[in-house]
Amino acid sequence: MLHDPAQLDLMFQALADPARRQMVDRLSRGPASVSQLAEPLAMSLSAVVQHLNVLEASGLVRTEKLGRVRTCRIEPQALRSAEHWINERRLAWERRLDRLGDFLAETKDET
Amino acid sequence: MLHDPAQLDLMFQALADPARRQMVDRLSRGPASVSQLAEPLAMSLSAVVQHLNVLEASGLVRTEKLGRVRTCRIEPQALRSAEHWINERRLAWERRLDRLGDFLAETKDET
DNA sequence: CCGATACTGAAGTAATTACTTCACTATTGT
DNA sequence: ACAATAGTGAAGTAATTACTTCAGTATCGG
Repeated sequence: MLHDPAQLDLMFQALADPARRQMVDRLSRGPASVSQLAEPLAMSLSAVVQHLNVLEASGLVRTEKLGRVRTCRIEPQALRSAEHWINERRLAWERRLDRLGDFLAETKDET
Repeated sequence: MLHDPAQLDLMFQALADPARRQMVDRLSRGPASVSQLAEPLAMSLSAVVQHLNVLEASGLVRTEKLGRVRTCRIEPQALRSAEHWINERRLAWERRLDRLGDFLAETKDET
């Protein structure tokens, strides 16, 4: 379920918005309430809650409500799987280049 | 210019679409022409070209036209910087957890 | 030169997104 | 009890997105 393409879709979609990345950035420095997340952002609380719902639906952020404050924290596993998707593709490309380099070096030797 | 926030924005935006990720995936296995990229996708060539333009504007893909075929290839540096953004946030969170763990362990010792 | 191939570009459209405001429901502190 | 705080939910709207079709333009192969 970690590399579920639908989940990956939601995660990259979630990361596509600068406000949401700013929220993730804030959360990477520790848990925060909704208002704390909202504070540096030039938009209504309501808008922030909507962004937060996107982040939560993507699995990148987990939240928990105690009394009237909702505390948000990062889900590192989810970040890891987005990271992993990119990494796999990049490595595939780079391995390919290496093999190509080897091949060219070999055929050069043979001349 | 590699960690330019505007560029990062374009990259995550580009990766947010499943068709575009499929194109990146294909390119990770080697260069391809526009038609080759289009072949597995259930959409018009025109739509593929539009996606390709998004990918190119984001810096994730570089293309080069020879004669009538446009050859597309991945730009690993760009992939690396998206990867890096995620990685930094995840590590910040995990280091924080470690320090918290150390702190809790220490205060336990002191009781 | 001529038909097929490989795109390219413009226009239009339906769906989605990123907000807004406003009205509302808990909780908490005094 | 009451005011302030913290967040929720529903509309509404403007902009953007992901396509479509159609009408091109080069280039290539014979």
